[in-house]
Amino acid sequence: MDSRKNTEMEILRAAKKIFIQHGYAGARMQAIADEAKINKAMLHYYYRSKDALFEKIMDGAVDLMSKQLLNALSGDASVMEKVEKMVSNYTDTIIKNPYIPIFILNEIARNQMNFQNKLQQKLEQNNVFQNFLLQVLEEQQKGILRPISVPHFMITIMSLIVFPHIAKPVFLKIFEMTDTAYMHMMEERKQLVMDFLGKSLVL
Amino acid sequence: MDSRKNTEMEILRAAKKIFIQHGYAGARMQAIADEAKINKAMLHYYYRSKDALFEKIMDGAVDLMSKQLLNALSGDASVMEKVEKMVSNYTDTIIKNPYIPIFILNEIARNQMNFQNKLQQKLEQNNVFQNFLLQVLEEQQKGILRPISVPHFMITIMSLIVFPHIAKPVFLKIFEMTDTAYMHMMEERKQLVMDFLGKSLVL
DNA sequence: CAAAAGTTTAACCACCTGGTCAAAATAGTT
DNA sequence: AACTATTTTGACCAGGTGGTTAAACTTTTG
Repeated sequence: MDSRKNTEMEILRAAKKIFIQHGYAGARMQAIADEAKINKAMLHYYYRSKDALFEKIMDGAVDLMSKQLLNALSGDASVMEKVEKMVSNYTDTIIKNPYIPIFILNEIARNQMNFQNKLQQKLEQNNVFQNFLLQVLEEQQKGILRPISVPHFMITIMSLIVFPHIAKPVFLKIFEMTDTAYMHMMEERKQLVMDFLGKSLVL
Repeated sequence: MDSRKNTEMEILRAAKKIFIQHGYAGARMQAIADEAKINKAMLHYYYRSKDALFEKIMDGAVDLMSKQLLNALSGDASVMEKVEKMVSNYTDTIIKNPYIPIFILNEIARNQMNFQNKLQQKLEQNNVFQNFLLQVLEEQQKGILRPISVPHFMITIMSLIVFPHIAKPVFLKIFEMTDTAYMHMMEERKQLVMDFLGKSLVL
């Protein structure tokens, strides 16, 4: 029983690694099996198909990211306090799980409808996200936040959080940085992004 | 002679479409041939291999983007004037060529070293980019710009420009927008981003 | 301990893939 | 019109791919 769990987890770890490197279409079941040090037929025994395996990992990513989002945005804090929590949570989560942005973007390209449905589903499980959007509007009406359309508001925040991770190899090269220095900069960025947003979004 | 050019271009158009939809590994030469309404062997006659075809398109993307960048950043204008030009140029270019961010990100995942080398090569063809980075430092020392590290400075700007295009399907769903409305918002964003950057980066 | 249940294996499969190649077709030149 | 050059075609290829299957092996159960 314990051994089964270990085998399942090992397959997931290996699959995640290979899918990250090669994308869904480029990932080979044999390569995943090799990485997990198992026989390829076992992939099908445990996860039935390549697609099922990928979906499992994808579900994990969407789950984790939406949880972080909803966790940050729920409760009675002010909008900017929630945004700060969101910046911090997302940055930490991505640093610990660097595969996630890449996965999500590949999935967007590969199977847009599927991803959209997954995401929508997660956001609709409760009213947290909708309430947050309404709260943004409310604080704009109260003169706390600048009257920027809500999509612009959210897109700006997400841009600043996520893109630096996605484009990491580009920036590593352009600025001739080490991986360590870049990750250090991502930590700094938590504060920097809040500073930026404070100046840009708050009246 | 004219006919040869047309066939080449038609193959490129078709290949771009299929590579966008499916990525490098998922794209099928037969599908490209079908899209171009030609015999599959012709792909090899004109472009020799799948890889060569992909590289051709990739080179075009890197070329176009680096040209836009260098064009915006060259000359005697102030940093923020150059940034404004960059925001505008990049936004227009991506709107006209929406495949580019997706391509570049796929290439980063697929073949990071190759991409980095291509980019480095383009940026090193002249001193424009380096001069711009020095100019940022200079204006910071003069008290015109806030003293933010140059990588943070550039990452912030690129994040605001590029990410909204990459994550378009996500935002389309979250905010239940039409494609047209989103593209309209991207136009608005030129001015909005400059507004944000003005508030945050300028003293 | 034997039987049942669960896991792993290696061989196999139909189909797909990027690419090859010689012949046919078309275009260009004299 | 004949010849040459270029383009297009369709058949073919070796190797790869995700998946299947029955047998062997291991673990669990009573």
